[in-house]
Amino acid sequence: MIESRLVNLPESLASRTGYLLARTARQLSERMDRALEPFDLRPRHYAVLAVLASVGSLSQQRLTEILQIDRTTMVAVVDELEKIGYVERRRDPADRRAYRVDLTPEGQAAHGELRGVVDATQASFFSRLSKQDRADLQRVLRRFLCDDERE
Amino acid sequence: MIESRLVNLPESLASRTGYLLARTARQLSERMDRALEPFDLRPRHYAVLAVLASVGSLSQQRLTEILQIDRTTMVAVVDELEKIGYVERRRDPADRRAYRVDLTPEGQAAHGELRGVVDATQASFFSRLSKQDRADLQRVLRRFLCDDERE
DNA sequence: TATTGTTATACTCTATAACTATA
DNA sequence: TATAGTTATAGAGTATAACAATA
Repeated sequence: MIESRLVNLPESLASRTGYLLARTARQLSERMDRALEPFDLRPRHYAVLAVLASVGSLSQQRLTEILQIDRTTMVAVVDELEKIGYVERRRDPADRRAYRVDLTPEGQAAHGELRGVVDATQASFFSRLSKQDRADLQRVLRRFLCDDERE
Repeated sequence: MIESRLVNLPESLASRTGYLLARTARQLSERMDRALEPFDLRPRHYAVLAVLASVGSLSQQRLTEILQIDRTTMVAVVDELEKIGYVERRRDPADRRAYRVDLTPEGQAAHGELRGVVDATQASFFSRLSKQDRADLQRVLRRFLCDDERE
């Protein structure tokens, strides 16, 4: 499926917040994929860089918990980031089963550039909304995901 | 990956509306999958039933346009709905290349029951939000997807 | 020539199971 | 026994290409 010009969504779907959410998320995902394609990365690679940049070195296990990515998938993501020199694995001296995954200087620089791309893509994607609507969306989603320990 | 108790999302991700959107959509998708599992259906099957119930008989081509599902995927979805007797294909006399896909009486009954399941699942999923927040989310997403003809 | 529906196929994503090394 | 990381593998999901029937 290519793209997404909005065809007259029937009321039975337009009135379902869940359907709107799924559909919006899918459009955004396609946009982000395209925006990161020139860098041969996917959004999940950027997410790992962003977490490491803000939290510091972490085990793969901690990364899977924070990002909700399966550990077998995380192996591949870290492999790919390591191969292009953006992260490095070092054995944790305190627990030699685990790695400490950390950004390299190249990874820090890449994160800075990619952050610009990701932010610009997101801004462009949501630009059709008013400032107030964007703020509402951010507030509601954040409250939904963060003010809560349920399930 | 199993589930999703929210682990202290770093600010660098919590402040990105796009990331929050993607993550929320993924949680909802898992919930909907589980809710429809007892019926051996996926959300896309429900979406087809809902569109047919509200719009009436449509060609597969029109269904793909409305739901943004690839036409090769739509073949399988309609196959499965036809096999369990919820829809039927009839050649369109006005264009014999196309089918008219329509709900059977069994499909109409199933749609009614499934609508209850889907609505209850969605209500439960969003129940942690205030009424106002739910209304804001619905309003913003709908405006985003529907008040617009861009891309 | 273009379009609807179909099949075959390939590619990605993700999850499961089993392994290793450490704890 | 349990956990961190890994590998192999299998199952979905989705996309591409090619085809038949029809326009």
